[in-house]
Amino acid sequence: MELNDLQAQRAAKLERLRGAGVDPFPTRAAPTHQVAEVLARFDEFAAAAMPVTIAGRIVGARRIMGKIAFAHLEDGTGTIQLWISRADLGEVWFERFRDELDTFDIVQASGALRRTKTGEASLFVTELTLLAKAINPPPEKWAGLQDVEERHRQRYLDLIVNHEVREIFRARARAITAMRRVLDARGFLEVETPVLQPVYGGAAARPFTTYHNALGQGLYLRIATELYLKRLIVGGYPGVYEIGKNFRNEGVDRSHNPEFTMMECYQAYADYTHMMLLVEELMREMAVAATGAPRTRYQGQELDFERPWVRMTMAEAIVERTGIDIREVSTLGALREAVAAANLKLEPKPTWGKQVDELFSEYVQPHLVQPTFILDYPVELSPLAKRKPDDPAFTERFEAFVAAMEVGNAFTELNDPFDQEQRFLEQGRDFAAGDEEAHQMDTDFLNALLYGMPPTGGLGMGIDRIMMVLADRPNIREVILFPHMRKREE
RNA sequence: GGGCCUCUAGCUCAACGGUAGAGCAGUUGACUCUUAAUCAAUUGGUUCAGGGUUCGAAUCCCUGGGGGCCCA
Repeated sequence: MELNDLQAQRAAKLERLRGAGVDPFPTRAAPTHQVAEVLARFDEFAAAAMPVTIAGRIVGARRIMGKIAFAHLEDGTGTIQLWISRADLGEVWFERFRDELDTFDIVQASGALRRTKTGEASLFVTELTLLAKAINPPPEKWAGLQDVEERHRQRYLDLIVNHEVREIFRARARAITAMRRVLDARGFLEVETPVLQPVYGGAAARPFTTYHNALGQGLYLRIATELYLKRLIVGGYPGVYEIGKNFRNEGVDRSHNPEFTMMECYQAYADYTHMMLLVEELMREMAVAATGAPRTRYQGQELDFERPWVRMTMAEAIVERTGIDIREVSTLGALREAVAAANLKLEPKPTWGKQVDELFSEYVQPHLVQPTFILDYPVELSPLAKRKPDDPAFTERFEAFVAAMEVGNAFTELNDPFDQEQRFLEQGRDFAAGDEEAHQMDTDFLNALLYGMPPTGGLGMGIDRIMMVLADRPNIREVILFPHMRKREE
């Protein structure tokens, strides 16, 4: 390891401590309390002269003034001031604190609780030991660590110094716990399905590929859990869900990370209208768990997660924003003429369905700030969703939008194996025509459907994007602990 | 994939064609109630990398790399 000057100074201190018989990385710690508890019961403990031992990181500057010194110790539950005097601690450890310990070192401190002259709750230290020497120095005392790249590459440091970042991931955990609580209460069974899949499916995306050496077999990292979860509905579970990582071999931007966390759930004998109710309940409970309230702010706009959400069909939404009725222009040519006649700027797409999707994304989605369901997508865009009984060109599918981001996607699941086979074949033609996101044929999934899958409602929700909204962060990297970063030259 | 911006000490930032600097951190010293402690002194640089222009480049140009924003 090559050490810079500041690291070398700290390493030299470490060696001096070793030379004096002090283990800079002892095996065990023995705190009796956490800082949060000490602070919560400070006056009680102080009155009882309760001996307290805490363990944590020295943060902020050490303030050394001759024969006494001050420092702050932080243990992940809170921060408390240490009052250190030569008289109480003894000459040897007082001088070690002054000469060999640094900000960021991890220590254990014992003593009694008292307030200082200025009233600050403090631990008056009678015993101090080193638990782990920090060789890396802290960033700037007030500005802290600002550089976004360094914050993400060294998330550990980001978490040490930026406590609001710690809170984001606590809120994330609370939201996911709330999600599980809702699903468990409704009788869904939490399951785990393969990440390594011989056939990928369940979404329109390009996969990562890998290889199993012993089997001599190529495999894909899953892009969705859908087709395995539906096999479990065939298997007889009335409801299943999975929360886990999906992997999509696509670009990285502020709302896309190549690996991301998705919840998918499937409920037998339900349809997409049930899934809308479920989304409303899940989002409300997640908002409350993460932020404390069902109304939150995202980038200056208030979002209201109380039901009911706005519902409109995709066709209605597009008419409202563009004047074009996709139910009446049902060929690619007619649609393009209508777009041209309406003077709309739109990138040309190869199929009617993709063109509709483009029109929607460009002219409708940016307006979907308040929680909104968009219903009834074209069948071309929805190879796993059941057709509408009264309009087979469209499917019983909705997407959930919040803050102009898609956060959920749900269908009444296609359970007709013959229709499903035809959809796969159409996808195969699209793939041959150059659509790299087209669905693969999955004969084992078709075999499962041939045993009969009950009418089923299914739902997927993107947890990272939901957390962007709930944590009020416009970049997905701020809500993923270790976001994907390009490898840096060594 | 395209456009724009950006990369300087451990960190936060100056210097914008003419001696690479400040603050914080660090180091040395003083100091028994500080809390952005104070006071005095002080160390620290492959200016992302490589090439070019120039008497002279952190600065201008080119290529490459990392990051950010916008667009696709």
